[in-house]
Amino acid sequence: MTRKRVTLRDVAAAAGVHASTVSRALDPRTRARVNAAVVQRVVEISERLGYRPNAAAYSLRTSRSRTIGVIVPDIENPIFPPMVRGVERTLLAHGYYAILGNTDGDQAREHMLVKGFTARGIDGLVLASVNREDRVARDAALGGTPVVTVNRRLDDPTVSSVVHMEDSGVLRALTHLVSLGHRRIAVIAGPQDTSTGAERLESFLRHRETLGIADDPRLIAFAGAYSEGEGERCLEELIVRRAPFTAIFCANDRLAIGALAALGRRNVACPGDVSVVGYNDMPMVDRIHPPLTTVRVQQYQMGVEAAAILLAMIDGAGEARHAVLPVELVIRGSTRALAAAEAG
Amino acid sequence: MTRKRVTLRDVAAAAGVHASTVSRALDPRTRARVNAAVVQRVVEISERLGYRPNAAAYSLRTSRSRTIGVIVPDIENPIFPPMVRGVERTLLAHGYYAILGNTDGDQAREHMLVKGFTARGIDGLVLASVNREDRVARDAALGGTPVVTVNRRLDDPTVSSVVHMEDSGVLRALTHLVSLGHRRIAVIAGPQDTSTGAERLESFLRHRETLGIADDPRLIAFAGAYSEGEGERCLEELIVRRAPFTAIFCANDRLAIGALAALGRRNVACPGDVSVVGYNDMPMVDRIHPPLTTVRVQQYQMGVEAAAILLAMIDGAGEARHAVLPVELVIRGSTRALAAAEAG
DNA sequence: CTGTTAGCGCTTTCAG
DNA sequence: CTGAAAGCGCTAACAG
Repeated sequence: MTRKRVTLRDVAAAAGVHASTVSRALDPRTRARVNAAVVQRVVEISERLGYRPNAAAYSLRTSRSRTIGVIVPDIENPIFPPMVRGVERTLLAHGYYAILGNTDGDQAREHMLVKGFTARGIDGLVLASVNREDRVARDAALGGTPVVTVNRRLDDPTVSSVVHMEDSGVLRALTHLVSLGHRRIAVIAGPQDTSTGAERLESFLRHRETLGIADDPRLIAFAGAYSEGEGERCLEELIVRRAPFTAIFCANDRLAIGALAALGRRNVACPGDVSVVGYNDMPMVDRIHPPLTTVRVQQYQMGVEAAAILLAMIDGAGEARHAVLPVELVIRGSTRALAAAEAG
Repeated sequence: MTRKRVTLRDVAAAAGVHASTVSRALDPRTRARVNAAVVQRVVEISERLGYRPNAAAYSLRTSRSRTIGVIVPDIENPIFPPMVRGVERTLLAHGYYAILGNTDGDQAREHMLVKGFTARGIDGLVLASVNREDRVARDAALGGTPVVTVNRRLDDPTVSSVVHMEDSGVLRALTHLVSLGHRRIAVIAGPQDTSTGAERLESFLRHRETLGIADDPRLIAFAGAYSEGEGERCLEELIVRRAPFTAIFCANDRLAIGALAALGRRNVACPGDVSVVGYNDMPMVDRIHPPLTTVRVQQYQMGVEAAAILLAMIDGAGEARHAVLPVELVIRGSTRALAAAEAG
């Protein structure tokens, strides 16, 4: 039952040629150098015998594994599966496979994973949601492993990345709120050691004056993590400060969901009393109550681009590359126009 | 910069011993056979040199890769990430890595993936959501690859599986509805070529009489897939048939979400006019409107168990093993008691 | 165009 | 307890 694996040698013997000829005949890159008739016979026989090249031998010999490591903080966080899917599909189309790791946002764990992956000779690394100064990512890149970060980027432009046009997203969200009459807009900012957290806040601050948004430090709360729990906590913090606001701009959807939950608990109606905007348009936020107005990013496409960049780097494109994808605003039920009387 | 990888030989040379001694000293299983002092020196030097064993060489030599393939229909379907996470974490604790593939429910794709994974010498396979007769799974298992299916199982008990107590889940859901006064309960059944679809329907039919639920074939609709779209379609089908019902039992949450959407479009209130029960308790269904009453399954734990079974099989536990996990009912806002006047 | 040779880095007999 | 030797299956020079 456990029929022995058929090797190159077996095919060679059956075809009456040498193993190296079989190797050449089966590799599209070297096939041209072999007699066409031989190629045909070899291909046929290898198929009949059910020959499957041994990846370990290939890898040992060439020190390429056709495997790339994909590291996310937590695949259970709904923003990652589409990205992973984009990576996986693109990779597969090129004969590469994805090996997956979760860090739980822990750098030590990330370090271990990268070490483990490197030991098994991965050809490259896709790192989702690194921090702005991510030693692990930097070291891997410095060590010669092709690396591309996705969703966020390092401050160091040496490492390839795929991210979104943060400024454009923030501007759209704010313009929307302002057009609805909101001026006292609170912000739940993301962790400032992440590129997204820092850039989104920076954009808010930059556009605040231009758009006529109230400049009040009491309206800015800082989340320590992109979690529902932090969203709730920040909302409480904003309320305790007693600076009135009619809308909240959240640095991501999970913070927004937390804020919504806390609002509900305090019997503050959304969008009746306060409008809420999220960021990411992660799955299901169109089905929650109220359906969330948010900035849509291209999770899947990010994965596709990341894989493409990685593949190019593996094929020797030395330079780091950076892709920046456009975003769009998705208006749903969590934002509404201020009645004239309410306008402040 | 691209410092050459340090090999066993390098460590051996530095330690003044033979490579095979280093190999023995570094392997916990054979370490006992080496002089303690030598072990210590070797370990120390290998650490100082930053020695990382070459996985390809190990794999070529032993034909074990410490890698297992995890195949899901679509990682973007929210029920899979927790399961994948459970597998990954358990595997990692044992020095194994997970390589991920998506099939989109396509058997041909599944076949390709399994072939690809097998070629790279995976030590085992976790297959999520196979059909009852899944050739690919059967063939892989027959071919000697340790296989465990998760979430669903084959009709063939030869292949290990981790599933839930379907009958218990269905009974809880129905008992809940009946206790609320519902007797005319419609069913949106899952695909019957899946174990979950078939078993949940079978349980419904079995308990229907005992519980005093109306026996009316017009109240059963069959979904062709576990998708929101099919949920919507089935709901329309049920309505068109003009057989009244006060509650709907859906074979999974996505069908329920679709049903909810279709209900909303027709201005039928849930739970006001009709109660809805889902199945799985997938992430976010507690935040939708109305929060979904559903049967909670242990996605994460399934992954953990699957990995454990697989590891045991790899270590030579010949027999197939089957784990069946308990479920619980989570009552939320989508179900409510029938007023006495409404009771049919 | 094809065969020969060597060796990737590791584990595992087999001697000693 | 340790060294020597062989070889897993493959590719990449190098001859011919």
